[in-house]
Amino acid sequence: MADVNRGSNPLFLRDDDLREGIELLFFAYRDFTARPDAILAEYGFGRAHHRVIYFVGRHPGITVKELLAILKITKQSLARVLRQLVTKGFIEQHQGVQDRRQRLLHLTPRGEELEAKLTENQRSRIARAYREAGADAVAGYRSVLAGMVDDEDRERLNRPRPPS
Amino acid sequence: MADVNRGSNPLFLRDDDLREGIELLFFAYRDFTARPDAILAEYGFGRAHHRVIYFVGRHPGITVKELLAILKITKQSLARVLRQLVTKGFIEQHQGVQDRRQRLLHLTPRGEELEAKLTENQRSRIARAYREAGADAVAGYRSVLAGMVDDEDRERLNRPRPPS
DNA sequence: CGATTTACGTCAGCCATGTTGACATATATG
DNA sequence: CATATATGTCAACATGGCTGACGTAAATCG
Repeated sequence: MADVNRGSNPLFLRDDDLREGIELLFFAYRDFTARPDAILAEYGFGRAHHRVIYFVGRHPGITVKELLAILKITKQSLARVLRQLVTKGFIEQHQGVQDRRQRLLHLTPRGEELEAKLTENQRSRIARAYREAGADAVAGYRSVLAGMVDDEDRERLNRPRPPS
Repeated sequence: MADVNRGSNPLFLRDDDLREGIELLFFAYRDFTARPDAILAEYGFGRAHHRVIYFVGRHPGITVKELLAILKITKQSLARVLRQLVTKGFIEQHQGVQDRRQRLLHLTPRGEELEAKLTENQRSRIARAYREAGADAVAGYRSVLAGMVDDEDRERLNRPRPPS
C-alpha cells in the first residue's frame, strides 16, 4: 500500500485511482453538456436533437440506419427528434440514388448555423483543456478514451465517413 | 494546413481534432454506462440510482445538500430516487449529530453489494484502458478531463471528503 | 418473377428522470 | 424572537429512452 500510484510506475490500479477516472468522466460529461443544453432549450430542443444535428453535420448524407448505429437508440426514439428537426427546417432528407429506400440526411443552412453554435461551445472547452494540458496529455486522453469505447466504434473515430 | 497535428507540436487545434475529442467523450460515456444500466434494470433502478449509490458509497455520511451539489439536479429529482433506495434497503439515513437537520447518507450492506457490482464493471473497463494506454497516457487523460470540469468541482476530484 | 429482406416510417403507450412551483417542518443561527 | 437553512413532499409537466405492432417501398435472393 506504500506509494504505488502516479508517476511512471505501471501499477497504478488502486481503487481510488480508478474511481477518480470514473468521476472525471462523470464530471467532464456533466459540464460538457450543460451549456449546449441551455442553448437547445431556447429552440425547444433537447440533448437528443444535439446529437442528431452533430452527427448529421459530421457525416453529411448519413443514412438513418448509420445514425441509429452511432446513437444506439431505437428508430422510434430517433424518429421523434428527427421529425421535429425536419419540420422546423434544420435537417433535410433526400432519397438515396443507389438505394432509393434510404433517406440521406443533411443539415440545412439553418441547421448548420445551430450546429456551429452548439458545437462551438464544446470545441472551445476542449480546445482550452487541450491547450492547458499540452500535446502529450492530449495523446494520452485520446488513447485512454479510445480504449474505453467498444470495438465496433473504435474504428469510426478517425474515419469520418465509413466506406458506405 | 500541412501536418500541424499530433505529435509534439502544440498547435493541434484543428477542427477535426477537436471533434474527435468530442466524439471520444460521447462514445466512451455511452459505452461506459451501458452495462451498469443493464444491471440496474434488473433491480428496477436507473442511472440516477447508480449515481446516488456511487457517491454515497464514495462519501459515507454525505449530506443531501452535498449530494445535490455533486449531481447538480433538483432536490425533488433526488428525493424520488433516494426514497426508493431507502425504501428498498440500499441506503440508510441518520440524523446528523452536530446539525440535526441533516440526514447523513450511508450504504447498507445490501447497498454496498450493489455498488460493488455496478462499479466493478466500470473499474475494470477503466483499468483495462489504463493498462493498455500506459502510465503517461493516464496522466494525460486525467489532466485533459480535469481541464474540462468546472472549477468548483475540480478540487473535489482528488479530495474524497470535503472538509465539511 | 415471386418471396423475402431491408430501410424507413408511424401509432400507441409506458417508464425514468429531469424540471418548476408551492408549501411544510425541524433546527440552527443572528 | 426572527430568519435562514436542511430536508421533505405534492402536483404537474417535458424529454427521451423503451416495447410492440403494423405498413410501405425498394432491393435482393432463389
